[in-house]
Amino acid sequence: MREQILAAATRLFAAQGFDGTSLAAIAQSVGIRKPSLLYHFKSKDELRREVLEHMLAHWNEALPRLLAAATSGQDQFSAIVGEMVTFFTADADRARLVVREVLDRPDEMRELLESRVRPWVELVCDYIRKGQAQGRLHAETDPEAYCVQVINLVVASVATHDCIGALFAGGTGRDPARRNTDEMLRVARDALFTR
Amino acid sequence: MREQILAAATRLFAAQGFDGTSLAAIAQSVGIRKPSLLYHFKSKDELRREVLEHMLAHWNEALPRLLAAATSGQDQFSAIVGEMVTFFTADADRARLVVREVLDRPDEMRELLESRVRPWVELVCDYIRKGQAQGRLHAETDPEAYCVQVINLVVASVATHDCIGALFAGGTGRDPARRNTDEMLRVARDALFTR
DNA sequence: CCTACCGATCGGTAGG
DNA sequence: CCTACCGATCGGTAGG
Repeated sequence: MREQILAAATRLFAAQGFDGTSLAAIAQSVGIRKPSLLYHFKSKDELRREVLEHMLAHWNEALPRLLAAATSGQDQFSAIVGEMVTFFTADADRARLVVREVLDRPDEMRELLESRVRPWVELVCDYIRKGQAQGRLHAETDPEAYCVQVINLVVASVATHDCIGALFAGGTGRDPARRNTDEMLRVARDALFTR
Repeated sequence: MREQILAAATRLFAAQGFDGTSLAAIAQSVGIRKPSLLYHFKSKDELRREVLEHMLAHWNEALPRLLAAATSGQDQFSAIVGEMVTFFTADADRARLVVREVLDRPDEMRELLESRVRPWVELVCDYIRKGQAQGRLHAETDPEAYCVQVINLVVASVATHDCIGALFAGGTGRDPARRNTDEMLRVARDALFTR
């Protein structure tokens, strides 16, 4: 039951925001009453923190694959960005939650990004600097800033997924989401690799 | 007074979200009471729509510059993206509001994007296709999807401005926001132009 | 522009 | 896991 509540809260927080979601709505969507929910989670804010922690646990599961991708033989780039895309597209609520938390609680999110994302960014930056020294990667790339761009791109693409189709011409073409993902990978790649 | 209310509502909606901002808080920040605010705006939702319209009015003011940039002699690219960056960095609340509305009311935002942004995107796409025919721009670029990436990048960079510094190493270097903007322009440029 | 007030809903508690 | 209930706050109205 605790996990059903977590799942429902994740879905509703992602769709409607923390302030836009009442405890009664979460309870109803799992078939119980509000006081029963508060037996499993002491307060609404604790439920929010647990939702975040649950997502970070999945992030920690994905990290080994991410690091393996960063140190493997070749095409590390596609592997790393591919793992990021996989992580967020596997559950678009993850991207929406991150964006909402960044907007609603920037200070709290800064600390989380520093402790859970920045170490991995620095690893990728080391890889980029080595590639630059070898001439494989553009010398003018700012490694940290480049990583921020790619993260922005992946998270924003998934979070705004429902809206981006509005900027494409009539529905005769390929799946807009697929086109968008492909172009995102191309943009990130062409901005990094020399030719 | 009406404009003071609009300004306060814009700031608070951007910072705390629509559901996270009470009418009393908006009224207090301009030194009046809630019923007085409801004399100027019939309902909270009307106030929200007016805040959006106010931002779109500024967008319409910026469009001529954007279109002029798109059809000028050379370096159209830097001019267009520069105008977009100018528009959103001139008031970061614009980017935050757009992101919040996309998350909170995707259907409403789809219509807005179709009517107010897509025509301009199609113009830029025409420019890209001509450049591709001339060999100046990468043939493999998907014009519509590329525009979506650039918009995502600009809006997300400004909206998450307070948090991205957390992913940079210690404060010895240049201004993170400046580094981020420069890299964003470089990424967008290198993904478009042949060399 | 105000005071006074409305019903509804909020997060949370008591007690079983 | 429930019913019953709490004070606080919500958006909005009456009336001046």
